[in-house]
Amino acid sequence: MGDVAPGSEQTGAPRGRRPSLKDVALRAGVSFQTVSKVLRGDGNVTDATRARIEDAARELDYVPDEVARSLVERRTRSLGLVVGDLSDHVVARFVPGAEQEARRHGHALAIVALAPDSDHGQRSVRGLLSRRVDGIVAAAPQLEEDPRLGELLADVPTVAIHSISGLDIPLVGSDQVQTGRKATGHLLELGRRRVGCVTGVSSRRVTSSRINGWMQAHHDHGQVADRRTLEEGDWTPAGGAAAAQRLLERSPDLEALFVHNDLMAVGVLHELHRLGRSVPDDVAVMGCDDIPVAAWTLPSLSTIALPFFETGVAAVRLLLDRIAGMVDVDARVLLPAQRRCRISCGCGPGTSMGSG
Amino acid sequence: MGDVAPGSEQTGAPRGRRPSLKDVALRAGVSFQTVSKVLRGDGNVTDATRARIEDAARELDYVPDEVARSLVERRTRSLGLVVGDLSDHVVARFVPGAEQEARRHGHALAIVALAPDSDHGQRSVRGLLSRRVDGIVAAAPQLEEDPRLGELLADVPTVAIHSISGLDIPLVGSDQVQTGRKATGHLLELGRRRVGCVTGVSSRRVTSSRINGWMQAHHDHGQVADRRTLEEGDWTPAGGAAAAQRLLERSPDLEALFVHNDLMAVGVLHELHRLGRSVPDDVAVMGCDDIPVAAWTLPSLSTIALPFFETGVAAVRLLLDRIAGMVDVDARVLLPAQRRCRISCGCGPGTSMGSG
DNA sequence: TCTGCAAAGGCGAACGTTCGTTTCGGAGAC
DNA sequence: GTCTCCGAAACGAACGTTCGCCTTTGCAGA
Repeated sequence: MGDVAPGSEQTGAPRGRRPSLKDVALRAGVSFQTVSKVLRGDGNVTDATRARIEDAARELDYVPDEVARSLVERRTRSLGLVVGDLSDHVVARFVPGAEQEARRHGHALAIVALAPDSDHGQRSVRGLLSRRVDGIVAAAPQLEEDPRLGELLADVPTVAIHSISGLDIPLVGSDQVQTGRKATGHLLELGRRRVGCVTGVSSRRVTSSRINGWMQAHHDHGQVADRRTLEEGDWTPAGGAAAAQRLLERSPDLEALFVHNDLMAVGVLHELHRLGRSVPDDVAVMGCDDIPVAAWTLPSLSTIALPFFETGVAAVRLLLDRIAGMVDVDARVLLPAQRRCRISCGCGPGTSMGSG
Repeated sequence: MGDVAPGSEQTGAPRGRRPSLKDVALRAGVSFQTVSKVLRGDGNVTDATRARIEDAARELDYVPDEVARSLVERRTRSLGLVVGDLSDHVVARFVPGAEQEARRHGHALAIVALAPDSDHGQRSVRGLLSRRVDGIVAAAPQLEEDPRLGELLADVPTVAIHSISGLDIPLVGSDQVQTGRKATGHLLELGRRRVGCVTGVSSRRVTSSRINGWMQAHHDHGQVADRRTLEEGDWTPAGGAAAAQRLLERSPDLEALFVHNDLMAVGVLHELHRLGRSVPDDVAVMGCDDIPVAAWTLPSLSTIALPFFETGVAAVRLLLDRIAGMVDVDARVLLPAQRRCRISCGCGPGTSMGSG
């Protein structure tokens, strides 16, 4: 235990600091700019020099400093992901796709949630901006409403999975009207007469879109939807159960329910069991999302599977295209949702019947 | 639409570039270093100068460049989160706590998954290192095994929620032996004689720990666990159902099951229903995790609730302390798990009976 | 022997900060 | 009236890169 600087054999292995281009250069006997060239595969150098530089870099375990590089290149190769609530399972299932695609393109993904601060999450977004992210993916329902957040995103490339107040940006997602229409239409085709609906929270656009789909499906079958068979939930099983209870109390003759997400649908199944209504014989149920347990509820839940992962991938891809100036603010990417029939809709033997 | 540079009234509003200290300085009539001082609240300046600088900064909408700051301060105020699989619900529920705590301390959180590349995710970690994150939180079971990944983390402050091959680092988590013991013990206390176990994947430490807890609980009750009533699952409902089927075929007299996570437990409930065994009368079931649907399965699932969110918070807090040099590599943070009784364990009227 | 040219690599500047030191100017002490 | 001291602000250097231009060297051809 003397006071020998650890790890400094030969030239250039620095103490307590990561090796820089200069350290590599010193060891290879060239200027640091030449090292830079070579390491980026760019330079006109002799094979001998190249070899010496590459050896030196390897020996020192040189890793380029992205921070310094970002400063001069004026891009960070990092993207921001602004979410409303990371605990929300829709958001949580969207993240892996976004991360994978960002990584595939050599970009880092900085995730930040909008804190319900005094400033309504402006700090969160400002943090991303000061870090000079190259672009932002927004998945925060708050942004549908709060114009101050929209303003912050005005001068950084942004894409979102929902519209943003006062901002024209590229959007990615699924056609939620079709989602509602597909689910409801399936129930009506099976001959269910009165199809009620447990909705998501009413302020969200996805909710009104799915309600529209529910109404359109009725129209498609020459019926008119009865808005009294509509009951608002809060996306949770408890909210779903409560909504189902209110709904069946008011309209005991309901033969089917379209529930705006699977989590609520689980609560709905629970409540129907409690009320002694058999699923699907008395009441058929269709959910939305296709959560991992959907195939294993009692009875197993028929649902519309939404392409969360693919949406994440598409969002990042669109953002990178947007940054490259290859797409315009009015770009729209719509990903298909798929009906997955199990038991709860009562359409058959419990096999997936596909369809689009 | 002439060729007037947009947004350049008065001095200093730059075109296509964000305003820098120099721009603010120009407008306020001081040197840019003085602006730096003032904006960090640090300087000895007259009120008049301060006011001019603050006005200029506000008018230009100046946002400090974290990249440049990082370069000179040699810290990025950003943390890396290395995960194995973001789709894993354990990981997904851990992220929000980590994000919240990082944000609370003004740090960005860069999330990266370990791709099953040719290089087994070394690229992912290297990317984080080249971005000079101040520290890394690891939540990737792969790291338990792969020594090459451990090496990469050797010279950056790291904490993890599991041990890492060949690396002494601070750890955060819950006592998984106690988890298994608590769940199994509860079933044994209720008089269930033979308590089987559907385990997680056997290579994971959490699995062996919970099996140990299962055995210890038997020992606590003067019994000896029968390893033939142990069956491996894969953390999914399908795997849980299959394991339960195998288990009951081999040992039809099982009166209870301890299942290593709730997701598998959902599959187990499904399978028990299919086999015509009533829960909890014929077979009692305890899960682990407390997923959102646990309270709404049929019957509702008794489980050991793990503090995922708090683990995320604690991990980041510990990492920041570690970076500050305030804790040592042998630091351990153990967070309590809580038993939540519902119907499936058969212990009572279905109210939460707490306990720790 | 000289000219010219290409290849190899050096060099200075810039990116936007922070930090430590220097300069300036005015007020107070002698 | 000169010297000292102190507060206010300017200044220079550094962080680790990239980029474009310049210099040096070596060699072919006249």
